Amino acid sequence: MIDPEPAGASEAGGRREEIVEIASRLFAERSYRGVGMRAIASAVGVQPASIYHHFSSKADILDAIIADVTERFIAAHLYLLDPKFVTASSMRQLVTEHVVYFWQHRIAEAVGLRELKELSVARAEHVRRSRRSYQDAWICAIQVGVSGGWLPAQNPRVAALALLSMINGVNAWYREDGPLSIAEVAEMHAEMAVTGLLGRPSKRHVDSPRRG
Amino acid sequence: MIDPEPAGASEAGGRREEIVEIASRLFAERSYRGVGMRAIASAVGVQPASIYHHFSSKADILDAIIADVTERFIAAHLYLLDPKFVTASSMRQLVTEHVVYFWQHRIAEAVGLRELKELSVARAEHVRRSRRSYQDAWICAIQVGVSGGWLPAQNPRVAALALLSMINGVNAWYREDGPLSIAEVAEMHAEMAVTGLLGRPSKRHVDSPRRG
DNA sequence: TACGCTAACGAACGATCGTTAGGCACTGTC
DNA sequence: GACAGTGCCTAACGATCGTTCGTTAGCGTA
Repeated sequence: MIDPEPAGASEAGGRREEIVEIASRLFAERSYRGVGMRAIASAVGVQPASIYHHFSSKADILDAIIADVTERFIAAHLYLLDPKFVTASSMRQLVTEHVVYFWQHRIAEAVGLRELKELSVARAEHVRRSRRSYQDAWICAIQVGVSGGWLPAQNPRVAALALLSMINGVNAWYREDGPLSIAEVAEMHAEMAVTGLLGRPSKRHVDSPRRG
Repeated sequence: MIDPEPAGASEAGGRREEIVEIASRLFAERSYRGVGMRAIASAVGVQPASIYHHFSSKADILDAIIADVTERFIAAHLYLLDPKFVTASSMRQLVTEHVVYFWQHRIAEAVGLRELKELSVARAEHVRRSRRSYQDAWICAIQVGVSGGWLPAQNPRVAALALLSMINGVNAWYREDGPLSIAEVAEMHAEMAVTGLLGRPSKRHVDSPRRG
């Protein structure tokens, strides 16, 4: 209640968004179970009971955090993998936008990744289904590329999952105070993914040192 | 070393190992904070108080789980990245063994990744330092390859971290009942990593669709 | 027989958990 | 000026948390 905002108003809408934002930061730092309602309340500057005027339960806050951060990106970008139109260029573009988007939403993404099991079963399943459709779209798109002869990937499924691991992993190590902007890192990953990871003829067993 | 027992005796060595094994499974499934001492005790078939004869605290169990699963692998394999002797072959071998080892120890690895912050500060720092040395060894090795002309990676640091994300991500999607053995997946990743991801001349911006 | 050790027990400790009940101050509407 | 709604409060609920207590049964050794 610092500023009921006649004009300017740094926080739009109010408490609910504030709680979501603060709780997501706390959950990302100390995990969902590691943060109590009292901790959230005191970080917001409010009594624990007051939170229940905005959310019906603690899990409801988690719902609001995870809600559609991931799904929104997927829904908005699946078209780039459409089997009928997918190209190396559209793949590169998707990788780039994926990396940038996931970094921009890194807090919610981290919570969504780590605390998926704490979500209500229905919503967790919904998120999982959404991710699965994204995965499948990648696999299918790579398969198209292989069939079309312009992607020499050896195993489309393994390649897709490796690619997704690679670009989802950026958030785990990237730091903004380093020498590279996230956009640069994103473009490097697009290059590594499409030209390198997927775009290499699979001359197998040339000199690979078989393990005993 | 599975069974030093003279006869019968279904459990080798004893309770301590049994508790570690059961607790790590529970922690991996429901998280460290999501599993109480009572749940561990009842899974072991013992009263909660009895666990304190084997461990001084709950965090002590976590210590025993994470202990040196990761570090043992790193310490045993760093030689493969020795700047003086590293080759594409040794890199391929390391990727393969990394994937297989991490899958075989997937439960402890999952707990170690997810619950690192729950560890005592000293031990957490030790684990982090160990991982960091592995990372740095990869970066350095790739740099050697680039200088030597046999690895055309664009940015050694980014490439190394992308590579590690890729191979660390396998555990998140691989399932044993699929069509591929973990060894096959491991070798595919070795191929993708060394031949594809790292081994591609960096013709940049050929036709990449710059984002607005 | 007496001692010490290990491994386990049932019961309880204080703290913290998510949540709820009931009330107070303010706001805009009729 | 009465009324409903909103936002927040204090206080407390029952449950569960990690942990500690005192005790005991069994075993090997002096």
